[in-house]
Amino acid sequence: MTIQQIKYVITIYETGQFSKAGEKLYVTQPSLSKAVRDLEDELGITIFERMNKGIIVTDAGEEFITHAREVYRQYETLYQKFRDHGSIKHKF
Amino acid sequence: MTIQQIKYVITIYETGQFSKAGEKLYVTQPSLSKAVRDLEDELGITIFERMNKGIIVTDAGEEFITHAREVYRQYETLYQKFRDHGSIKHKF
DNA sequence: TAAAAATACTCCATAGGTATTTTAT
DNA sequence: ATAAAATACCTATGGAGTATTTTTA
Repeated sequence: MTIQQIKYVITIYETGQFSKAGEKLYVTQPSLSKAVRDLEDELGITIFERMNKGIIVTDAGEEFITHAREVYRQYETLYQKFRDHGSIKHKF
Repeated sequence: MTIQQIKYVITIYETGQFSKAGEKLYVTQPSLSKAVRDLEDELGITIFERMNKGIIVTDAGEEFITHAREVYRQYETLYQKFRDHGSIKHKF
């Protein structure tokens, strides 16, 4: 479970679609698909039910995302506080 | 800045040495050395002053670690809550 | 002079891409 | 027929290791 996977899940949740999330994140849909599946396998839960158009968040997914958003928010606060405003890119 | 790098920094802080931290983390000292240097480069701060025997934490390092511990604690809480108790290993 | 960290490589696992197929309407 | 996700495959990056050098108390 990486911060990046958490960010991916949050963005998919917010956009309601893997492909829309991909546009926001500048990541292809298959890459998101694999990243989220890997996370679901690791945790042993299903976060999203994949539908023909978009997705439905499971109950476990809702609960996960609630906590994940808080972790991500804190992570971002830490990062923003210390990030170098020079050239090096944000690596998760 | 990954959760793994955060964990590495916390363990180095707690043990006072890269090599001791390596034993705890089951990671070699050179791997820790590079991981922490990469993080310091990314953030543009020095976290540890490397000494002949062990390390000294800088002021920026102290401040970073204070916040980092909180992020890590929350991350761990999330992970413990949802982790599969089956076979798949913890990936940061 | 011994310990701890840095440096220099090598290797491999995996994150991400492209192309394509599947699925459900 | 279309739009979205899954699958298959390939590639390249970087995370981790081993071996070695550097540093300074």
